[in-house]
Amino acid sequence: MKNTRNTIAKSAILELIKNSEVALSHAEIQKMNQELCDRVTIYRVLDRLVAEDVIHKIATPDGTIKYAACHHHDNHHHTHNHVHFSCEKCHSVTCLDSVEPSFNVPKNYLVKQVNFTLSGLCPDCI
Amino acid sequence: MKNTRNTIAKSAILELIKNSEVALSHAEIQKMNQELCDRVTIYRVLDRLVAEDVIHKIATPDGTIKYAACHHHDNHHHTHNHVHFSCEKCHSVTCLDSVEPSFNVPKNYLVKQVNFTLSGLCPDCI
DNA sequence: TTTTTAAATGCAACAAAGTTGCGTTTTATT
DNA sequence: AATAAAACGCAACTTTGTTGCATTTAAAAA
Ligand SMILES: [Mn+2]
Ligand SMILES: [Mn+2]
Ligand SMILES: [Zn+2]
Ligand SMILES: [Zn+2]
Repeated sequence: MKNTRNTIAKSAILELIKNSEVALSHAEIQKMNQELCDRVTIYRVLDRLVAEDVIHKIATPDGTIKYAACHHHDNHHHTHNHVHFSCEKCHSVTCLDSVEPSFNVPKNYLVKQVNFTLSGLCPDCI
Repeated sequence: MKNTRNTIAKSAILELIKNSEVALSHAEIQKMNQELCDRVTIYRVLDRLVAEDVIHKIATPDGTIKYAACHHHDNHHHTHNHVHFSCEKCHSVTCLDSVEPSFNVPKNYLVKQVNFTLSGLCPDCI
């Protein structure tokens, strides 16, 4: 992988994501960031953090992309095959690391990743 | 529900979606349609077809929204809780109606819909 | 069939989201 | 301290999605 550097913007954005209970979108990060760095830099930092496997992308049912910190259970390879919950009302997106769905892998398809999202009402909105 | 009408644009767009093996995005429909109707009309027709429960939306892992025809198994209520497959290479999105995942619904959450997407390589790209 | 009414459309204008190129700044190695 | 390239800001651009409004059109009513 290409050499990456630690910058103020990168650290700040990663902290925002790590400290957040819910996954954050680019727009949300931008609002929380305001004067820290340019809009474009946020896009580039997010891409870098994803490439470095420090955060992961979550596509919500309405097509919004959100970002959440990865929880490395062991030191080596980890997957993002856990379930996410997207609240219809407050639009929060949460990782449900404990929920592990089971399914039959269809023949003729090579499954590399799974992206499971439940939607409805979160505990705060129920 | 509000009265809806059958128009040339609506019929044509629905045919495109019904005849397609894979789910289609707004952009793809627009290209296939070219001179049939305005860009904005496509957005409005898609919204209408979703509201009428004739097609359903699928959010792909990269945030693109695609549309696929609903398969009503019985005459009455039906769900969209089946799995979708998104190909990394050709970006095709397919409904895998037969795959039925099982999982434990987390406490304190009210689950209304599930959106399960597998990604990797489709049979054509394997 | 003709009239009527509201749904649907096209168009223009706008807003939001994401991308690209490039000159400048900054990180981290030498 | 000097160096190299990663990262940045900024401007310009493309793509995607939304809104208002005058006009057209589908379908119900007369
Ligand atoms: Mn997650
Ligand atoms: Mn489907
Ligand atoms: Zn909520
Ligand atoms: Zn494919």
